[in-house]
Amino acid sequence: MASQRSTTSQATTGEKRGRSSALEMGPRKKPFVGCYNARTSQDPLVHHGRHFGRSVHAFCNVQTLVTNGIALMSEDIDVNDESLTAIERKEYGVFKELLRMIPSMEARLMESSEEMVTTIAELIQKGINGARADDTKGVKSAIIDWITPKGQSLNPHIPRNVKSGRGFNHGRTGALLCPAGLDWANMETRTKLVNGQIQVAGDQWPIFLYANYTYDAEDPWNGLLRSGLLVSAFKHIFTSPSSVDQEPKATR
DNA sequence: ATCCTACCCCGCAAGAGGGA
DNA sequence: TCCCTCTTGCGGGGTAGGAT
Repeated sequence: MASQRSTTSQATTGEKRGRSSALEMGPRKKPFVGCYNARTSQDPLVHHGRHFGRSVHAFCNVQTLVTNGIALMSEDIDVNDESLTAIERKEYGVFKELLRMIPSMEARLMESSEEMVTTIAELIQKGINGARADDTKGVKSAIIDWITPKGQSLNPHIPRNVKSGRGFNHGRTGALLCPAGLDWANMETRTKLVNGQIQVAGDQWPIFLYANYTYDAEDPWNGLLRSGLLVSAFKHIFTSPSSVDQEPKATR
């Protein structure tokens, strides 16, 4: 099939080769087509996509990932090839992981028409997007239980199915979302976060990511990504919602 | 057989972004 | 400014695995 390596004019991470990056979500082109069975069951690729999105990469553009991956593979380029940039190597590794996860995927891709490859990518993308939507929907409600101190209640009350009133608009969620290094107890800081005078950049970790919600300015890695809240979210998604605070009721 | 739970999909609405 | 496309969030509901 035709390679996107020499045809695209997008210049992002694959600028040197004229490729766009699969790890940044771009607009999709077409609606889904070619479902396995529209009424009763999904193409297994959708199911694989759900797992891929949850366990490998939640926000990639599968169409670009697959197109770039096929191009590299057909040129017999190794995933550690020094001609690739770090981001290209990472992206290629994600592609290889996709091949590893789905039985016969490599052979299927290599013998498929360009149109078929597009369909395959769309089915996987559908699974990724669907799983993410389901997970965020589930966590949105459950997280109220996780952030409510044992034996107490939130004041003011936060409805389980409403997101407005959360964020910096609520004392509890604001304290958890406050960037590490800032003091939520400081009223001036709090006011600036609420009214947007302090813009939180994407590389500023919120305090809820840290173990015991404690940030060590001397050692910013200390306790990062080890909070109980993250463990709850992980269990909610990867084992089952009921496994968060008890023995799982269902064993499916 | 029935129930509980988790998985998954569908249709709709809202919002963002791009092009005319 | 309007229109179109696309993405995301959401509510609702069907399906299936496992326990009872």
